[in-house]
Amino acid sequence: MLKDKTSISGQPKADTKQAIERAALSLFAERGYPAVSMREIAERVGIRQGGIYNHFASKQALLVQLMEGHMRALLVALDVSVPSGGDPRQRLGEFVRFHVLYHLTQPDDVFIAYMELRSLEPAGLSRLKELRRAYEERLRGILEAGQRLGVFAITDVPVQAMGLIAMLTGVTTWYRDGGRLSRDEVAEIYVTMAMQSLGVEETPTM
Amino acid sequence: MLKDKTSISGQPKADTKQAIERAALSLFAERGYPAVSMREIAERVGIRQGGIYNHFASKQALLVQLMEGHMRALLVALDVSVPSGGDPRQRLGEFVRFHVLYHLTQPDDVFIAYMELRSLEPAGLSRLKELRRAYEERLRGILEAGQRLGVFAITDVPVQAMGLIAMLTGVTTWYRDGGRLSRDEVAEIYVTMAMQSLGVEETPTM
Amino acid sequence: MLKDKTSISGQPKADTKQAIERAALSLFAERGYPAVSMREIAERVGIRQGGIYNHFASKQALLVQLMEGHMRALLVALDVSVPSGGDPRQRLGEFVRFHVLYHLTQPDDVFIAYMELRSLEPAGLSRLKELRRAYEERLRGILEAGQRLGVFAITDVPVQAMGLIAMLTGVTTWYRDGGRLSRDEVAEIYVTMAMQSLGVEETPTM
Amino acid sequence: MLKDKTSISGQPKADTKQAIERAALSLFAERGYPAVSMREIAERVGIRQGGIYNHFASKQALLVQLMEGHMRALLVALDVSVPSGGDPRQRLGEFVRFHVLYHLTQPDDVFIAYMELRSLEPAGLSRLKELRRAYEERLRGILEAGQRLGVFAITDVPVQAMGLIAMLTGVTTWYRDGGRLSRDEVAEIYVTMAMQSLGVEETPTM
DNA sequence: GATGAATGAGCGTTCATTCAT
DNA sequence: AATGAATGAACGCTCATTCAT
Repeated sequence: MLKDKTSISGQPKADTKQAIERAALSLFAERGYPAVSMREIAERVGIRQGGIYNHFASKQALLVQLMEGHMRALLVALDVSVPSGGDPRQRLGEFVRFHVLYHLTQPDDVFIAYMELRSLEPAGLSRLKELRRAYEERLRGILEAGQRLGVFAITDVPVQAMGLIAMLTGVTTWYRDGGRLSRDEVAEIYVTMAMQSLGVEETPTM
Repeated sequence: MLKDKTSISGQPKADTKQAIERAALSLFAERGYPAVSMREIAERVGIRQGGIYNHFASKQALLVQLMEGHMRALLVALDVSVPSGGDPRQRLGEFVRFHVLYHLTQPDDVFIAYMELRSLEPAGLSRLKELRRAYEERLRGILEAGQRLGVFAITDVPVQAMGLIAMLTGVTTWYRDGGRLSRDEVAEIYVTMAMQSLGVEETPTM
Repeated sequence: MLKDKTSISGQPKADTKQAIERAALSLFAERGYPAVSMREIAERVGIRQGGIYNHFASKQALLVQLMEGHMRALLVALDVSVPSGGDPRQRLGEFVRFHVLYHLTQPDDVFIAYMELRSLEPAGLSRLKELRRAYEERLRGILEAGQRLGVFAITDVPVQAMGLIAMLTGVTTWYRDGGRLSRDEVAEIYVTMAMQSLGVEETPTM
Repeated sequence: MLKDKTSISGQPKADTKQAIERAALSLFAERGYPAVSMREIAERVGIRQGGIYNHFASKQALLVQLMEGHMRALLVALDVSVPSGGDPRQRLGEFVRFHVLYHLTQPDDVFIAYMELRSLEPAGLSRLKELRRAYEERLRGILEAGQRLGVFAITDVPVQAMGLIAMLTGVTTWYRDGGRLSRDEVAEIYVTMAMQSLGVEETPTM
């Protein structure tokens, strides 16, 4: 089974649809969904305005596709990077590392998924909220497990979870590649901050 | 003869300009600057579209006024709530409390000031960036003081400052009045989280 | 009887009305009536938009006042410069000199009176057309007199009259003060051209 | 298979772009560029306002296209009607006839090209001025040739050229088809006037 | 006489979308 | 699949005008 649309003849089919998604992703992230026109997206792809409608039913459908695609990929990647079970401290470290690095790797997807919820019409909105909830649930699960085992000092799990996610996500607002710190160094700083915020003093060896 | 239009009853004359600012503030915060039309703002104020231009030269000027006004007020309020000098741990607590409560009190101003930077044209942008920098500088000053005195365990002051601000600001993304926790309780939770993230175990009595 | 509005106290009253006329005249001439806004006129005068309406009932009334005032002044000046009676060749020379010099002296009035007829609403238009006709009639009278006396070679008086006026008026499209020729020199060139176009070879001494 | 959209019947497909140009031409000529709205142009064409922008980038671009198109066509037609070389008196006659008849045939193009220079933004203005200069240059060439040969009595070639053009162009301000004189008769009157104004008494047989 | 604020209409332009080709 | 042309609605903004102060 072939992953892409390469035909047997080996002639690669112009994958306009993906090009549209890439263009829209970067433009939406940069300037926001309402500020981006279909014409701009088309121009970046190298087609005309109307051509987009051969691939997406509407601008809204394009947004939903981007957000839903991102969230599903994020959940899959999370489940790979942070398998269930094991020491909550280790799992928290993995979660923090995953979250920070994923956010630094795919900042556009992440930013859109958080910011453009308000641009969603009701149908798409409820699907997206559910996916976001599922992601946050993974962190709440880790915090609860650590609380049950007495390894985390947590005043309030839901608040702490939201606070942690906000803190971690904030990395995207200031980190720039090529600066003083590498992505991995930043991730480790955030791991330390997260651990400290939960009162963890020594992380078990991994 | 009174200079301003305040009548003897103290009832100020209908101040259209302020009403426009209030309407624009809430609409921009809710749906974003590009998604809000001058017509909508005018409608909410109860005037016609063109009337706005008696008070603001352009939609952009209105945005700049909102953002700059907010940032200047924020800096003044910060200097009142967190005077310079004193124990850095105490000042950090004051900063966190101030930041969280201010953000919960004026969530719209705060949100716009962070989110709509991308909607600013160059002239306004540079003024706003300077104001933001000045605010962040206050926190960096506290962290550096604590680091010098050895009361904070800080890997990297600028990163820690940005991480803290992002964490604190994140409170606006989930807190809703009337929920399980009061604003003050949430502020104290954030103070504790911030202290822990800096390795502070006991706060000095204030 | 005092000509201006200087009061007995000697305090000169700000003659806003005339200032408005002057500003409107130059702006209408430069860019055309529809392209000029009441705000621009007011700005040039140093008052606010609404202030104009203390002096003129409407933008249209302002235009009519300018055009009618100009045409009446033009007719008066013509009758002074080119009195009736006398040799048609001499009177033609006087007419040409008057027309060219008046057009070079008051190019804005002249231009508006010809160009902005189309901006007039019916009431003003018929009054202005009558005034224009009266002016052209003066030239036709001269041409007819010369034709009767056999001193002008004219194929068709009305055509010749319109052609002459168009030729003379055209001086405004190219003449600039400070150039190679003085106004008087240009006027004499036009006199010669006009004479030649009527087959006059020697002008009687004046 | 045919390259263009001309069907076998020869009936060309409804050419909206040309229809827009025609509508704009007549409206601009009638009321002036600033007084005409895109809505009016579209209405006359039978499309909606926005549809114009499929053919012209802006109202200004539409004006430039009209003016530039006219001037280029005028120059081509002139070079056909008045070939270089030959007796300057004959060429002058041809020029006058051409100018008058072209102006009576295409009065709208002509009027716009002279009147709406002030509505042009700088880029278009300089292109148009160059085209106008090229046209006037043709007449100056004829006058200079006649002056050199001693067949024209000219005080000043540039002034005479501008004066002649103004006189000839003025025909559009009064001539109406169906009046007492045919276009050709009017043209011959202007030829005679032009010749007389240059002191030419007998035109060589052509 | 002048102002500041308002209005209703209209401006040039752009928008997302449709559809015959 | 893509285009060119169209649409109807909306955009930010300016217009001439009015009027209470």
